[in-house]
Amino acid sequence: MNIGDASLRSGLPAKTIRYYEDIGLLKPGRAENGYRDYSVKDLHGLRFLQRGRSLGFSVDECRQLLSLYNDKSRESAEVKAIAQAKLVEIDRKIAELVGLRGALQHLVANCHGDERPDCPIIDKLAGNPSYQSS
Amino acid sequence: MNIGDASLRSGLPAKTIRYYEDIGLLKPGRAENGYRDYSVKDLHGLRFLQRGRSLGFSVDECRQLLSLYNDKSRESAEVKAIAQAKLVEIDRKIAELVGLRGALQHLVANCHGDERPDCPIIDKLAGNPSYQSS
DNA sequence: CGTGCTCCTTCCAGCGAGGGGAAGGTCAAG
DNA sequence: CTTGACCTTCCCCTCGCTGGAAGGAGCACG
Repeated sequence: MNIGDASLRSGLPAKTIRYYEDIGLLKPGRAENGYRDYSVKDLHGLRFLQRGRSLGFSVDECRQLLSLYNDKSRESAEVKAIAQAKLVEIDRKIAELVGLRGALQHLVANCHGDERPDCPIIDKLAGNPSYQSS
Repeated sequence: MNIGDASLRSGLPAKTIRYYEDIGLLKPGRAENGYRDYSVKDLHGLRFLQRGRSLGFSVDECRQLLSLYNDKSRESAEVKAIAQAKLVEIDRKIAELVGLRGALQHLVANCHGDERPDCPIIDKLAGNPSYQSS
């Protein structure tokens, strides 16, 4: 499929998709007319990249995760190590998002009137119980 | 406290903290010697920024979320609207992270031997049940 | 007191990750 | 065969930092 379709289906701007090719992240085939030609597998990679980036993973982290799937020559133990390290990080991100959600819900729940409270909600946003000197 | 302490306590590089001041995100006071002086409240803001950025929110989104707390003159309804929009986005991020975690766990679980499966795990990473023409 | 050493300041430069838009080729429809 | 939508490359711009230089401030040690 052409880059326009790939863009629609992946949620990534065409510009970004071309950029990912430039930096060697995901190289599509080319049609005879020179147009980029994205396979279904390419599309899966693009969707993954869209998600990974929007979740705060760097391009290099995404590259690593993509290669877990793509690089057949990789050692099994290495795959496991990388994946498990990412699992830890993902759990941390989930916990932080849950905390953030709770704080925002609290904010919404407590500003039903015309004045919202002056409570230190940012403490919760920051996951910060209280200030203590180190 | 000085910028070095603020950096340690917030997890943000001092460079980044100065940058946030440059763009008007978080302005600390100044000591008599010209050094930046971060209050406890400033520190909470910095911690929030560290989290928000690492979770994939843009600097402008973080600015908006910070202002929910800081800007006392803001309309209550506006606060609510912004917070609720962010709640939707946060839930989406959480769901995506949970999906990603499941896929990685599957990968780890299925490569205990020397060969891991060639299953299209990237489909799950991409949240992609199957290819269907639009 | 000076001499380090560490921390702080500003400023300027560069990089990573794209985005805008020009100049031109391709394709399908009318 | 023209028109419009799509594609190509190329270059420059922006955002969000990051590194390093050049110099001031603070604190210890002789």
